[in-house]
Amino acid sequence: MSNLLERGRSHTCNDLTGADEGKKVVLFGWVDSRRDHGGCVFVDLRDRFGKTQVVFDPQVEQKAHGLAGDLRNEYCIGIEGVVKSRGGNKNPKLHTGEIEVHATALDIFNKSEPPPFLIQDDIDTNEEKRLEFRYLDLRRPQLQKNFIMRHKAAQIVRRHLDSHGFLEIETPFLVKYTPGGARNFLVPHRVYPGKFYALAESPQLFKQLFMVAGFDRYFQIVRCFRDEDGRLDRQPEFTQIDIEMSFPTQDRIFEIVEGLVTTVWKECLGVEIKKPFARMEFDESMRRFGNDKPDVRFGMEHTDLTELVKQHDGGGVPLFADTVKNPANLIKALVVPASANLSRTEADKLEELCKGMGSKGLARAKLDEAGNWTQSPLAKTISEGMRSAINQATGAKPGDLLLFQFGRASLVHTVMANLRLHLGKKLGLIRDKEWAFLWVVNPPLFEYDEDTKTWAAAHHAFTKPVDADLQHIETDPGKVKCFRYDLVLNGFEIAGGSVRLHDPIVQGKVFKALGISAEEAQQKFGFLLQALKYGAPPHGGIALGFDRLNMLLTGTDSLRDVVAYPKTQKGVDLMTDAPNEVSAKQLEELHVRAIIPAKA
RNA sequence: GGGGUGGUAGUUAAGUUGGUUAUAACGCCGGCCUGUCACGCCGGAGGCCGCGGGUUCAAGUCCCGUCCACCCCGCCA
Repeated sequence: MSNLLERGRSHTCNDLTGADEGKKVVLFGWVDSRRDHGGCVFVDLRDRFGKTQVVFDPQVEQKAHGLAGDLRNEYCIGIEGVVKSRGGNKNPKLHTGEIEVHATALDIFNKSEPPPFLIQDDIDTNEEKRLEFRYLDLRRPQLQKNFIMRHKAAQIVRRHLDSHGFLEIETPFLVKYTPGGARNFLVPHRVYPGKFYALAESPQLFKQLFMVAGFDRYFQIVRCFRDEDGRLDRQPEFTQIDIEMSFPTQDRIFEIVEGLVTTVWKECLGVEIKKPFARMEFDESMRRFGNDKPDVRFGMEHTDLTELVKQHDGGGVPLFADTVKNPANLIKALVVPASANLSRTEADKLEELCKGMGSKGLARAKLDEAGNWTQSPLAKTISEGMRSAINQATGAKPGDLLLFQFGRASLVHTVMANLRLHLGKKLGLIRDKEWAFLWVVNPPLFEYDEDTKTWAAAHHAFTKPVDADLQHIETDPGKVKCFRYDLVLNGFEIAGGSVRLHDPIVQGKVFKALGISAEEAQQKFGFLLQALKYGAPPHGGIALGFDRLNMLLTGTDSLRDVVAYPKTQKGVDLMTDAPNEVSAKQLEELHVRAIIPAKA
């Protein structure tokens, strides 16, 4: 060993250019590839900054060349050498391609077993292996780029919010369990038998109390915990940019967030996003797209046929006639253009997709040259009047295929929203270079729960209702809209928030509509209700999903590519094997007994 | 909890209507090679075909169950 570690590196593997010719340098890194010519040995040395070609030439240094023969991929080494121009033999693929380093010394810091997969981008490796050897996966340049970008975004967020007067203050993770919302992870307490903390699913109530405290503007880049099943864009622990401000209007909050997001996009990607962002009413989003996070980068919108079918008194289609008898039901259609040229088999596959989401099937009708319906059981009985009315309402043209869903509104929306997305991707309709930011605003304050036959808070119980709708709160709660908003980007919900209720009288009405008694409210949210009595300022805020933001920013198609140590869909960490069993003694200390369900 | 897709060498994949010794590429090991840059050439090793049952003369292939991963529904105020 020539003690290179003590001397320290002089440059990173992305630094050296023709201007450095003749310099004696020390580089540290990993062997990215080795090309042994028996005489010269070439090594591409990699660190997180880039790569540099190192040449071991026996005529330059016999000893180093001898050692270099033992090098293998992913050995961690240090080299000392002299920078030489490559003259006409440059490597345009490398930033350091003008030069190479002729090694005069080599230290092997650590050997490496052959890695289970190649440390290269664009290598398709199975997800399980990647997660098991996460530290090797993270060594790949693309993932390193993602986390460098994530770091940069976090710094921009801090700087931007700081410059707008927001204070970064931390809130507890170990909190009181409050009902409603996501399932919580629970933490048993050693000192208090039978009592538990919950891991915070968000700092929601604490940030509101900051406003009562007079901090005026707060933010935090904060971890949140929710015990729910995973998705492409959902992890059990995830990071929010949490924001709350006093004396807001909805527009003021939007301005802050738009400023923040456009700054991030500009500084991270060099992309100029137009402000203000587009806005859409929640109801309109549901009607046109079937969900509250529409990807508006393509058309293929839904047509709601419920009223039309009612007007035609079922139009000779018994299934439709039955559907519209129930006011909670819906009939929707979308048009697959003739150009898609969907085969019978492909349409059958779509039907299977629908069934997988709980739908009974997928009614279809193809338009012939005259606009008549073919290849459809609906065609046999439908009245000519309703058929042409549907053709007109949907804009369907000869050769187009109509797809229908009918039944319970929530199911129809879900199925049709996913069907639209599926077709959009499959048919290549999505304009994938576009950044489609969209505010979805004014959803209903309450949602009717079909199972329990009660009204529930659609967001949380502390969202401010639209003043003009307050008159309906007792008679028709479903009509009451509220100051809640989601920011949607390319079909992903990247932020959600609301203007809060700070008026105890209106708060009482909301609780009443939710069927929550004063005692119950006191027991569950007492500390917040109490706080609101001490001159709580009008306040409101928002939380941005920092992981999702990064997923879109880096153009990756999974949250796992921007979370350093992600968990599987079922919440397992394949690298550490968490969660794991603990000893009987530990359980006893926590006053907890494990009940393992018997396997059939 | 439900639907779908996948699981074959270290990795990525191929494997026909069930039929001899399960292929290939990369990686790995050995040898050769002084200008490669995903070096090249020659040779070699490497397999519980996820796991368990079943059908069959015969199963990677067919059937049933089960586990794991991914995508979706439910769930995510």
